[in-house]
Amino acid sequence: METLHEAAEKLKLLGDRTRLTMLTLLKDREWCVCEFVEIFDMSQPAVSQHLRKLKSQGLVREARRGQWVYYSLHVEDKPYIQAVLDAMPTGSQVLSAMDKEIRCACD
Amino acid sequence: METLHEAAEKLKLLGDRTRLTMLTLLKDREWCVCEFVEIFDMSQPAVSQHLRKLKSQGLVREARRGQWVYYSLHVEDKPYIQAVLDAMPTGSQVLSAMDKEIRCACD
DNA sequence: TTAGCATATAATTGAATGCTTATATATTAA
DNA sequence: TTAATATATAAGCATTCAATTATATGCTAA
Repeated sequence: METLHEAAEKLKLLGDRTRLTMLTLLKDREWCVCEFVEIFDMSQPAVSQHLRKLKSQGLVREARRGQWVYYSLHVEDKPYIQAVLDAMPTGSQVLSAMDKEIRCACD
Repeated sequence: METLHEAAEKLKLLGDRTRLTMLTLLKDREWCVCEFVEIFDMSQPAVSQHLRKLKSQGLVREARRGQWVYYSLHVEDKPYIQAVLDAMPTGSQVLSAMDKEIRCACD
């Protein structure tokens, strides 16, 4: 059983607007780093660092394909994280609210 | 519908070991401030400030009775917070792990 | 009213956090 | 090999945050 301390570490990651948005988008499909860079108004290293934190707590998985790195949600074994994400808006709702163009070569 | 930003604000509160423990204990019953002061290894103002944050996001409710102030959980209208707390250990598990004496005049 | 206890608020401080820019690494293609 | 693109890491900085001590407020009882 996970300790409260460990749970708090994971929840802390959800307590950031950017990371919560990333996880919400990841409900729909995997995303390439370069797509996130286009969507979020922040530098590529900032995006990369958020993803690293999510990976360090096992909330996402990373898969390199060619020069691109794709991240996918990995919360099947974390029911309460799943419950939180289920309660968030859909990925497309979030995306349309952001009103960003995504044009990467990654797809 | 709550925005991702608002949800992140609430989740940030859960992302702290002390506050997550407080909320977990509050699943069982209401607690007096003085009890929390005895349980947690921190000053009374620190406890008070954590409770104020939880109250500011509507996660707990406050009730003064005499010179004591009691806090109770208020998450019936926040299903994903409820889901998180349901996944945490029971209040008595947490309490016995803490191995603290509580002897306040508040009960 | 005064003293004593419980709680809240204010001010301060050190640590953690989220960003930035600069640089390193990895992959692809010429 | 070299250049270009994608991503990660390092270093630095500003802000946030969780604690502390000191003080204010609120209630009870003498």
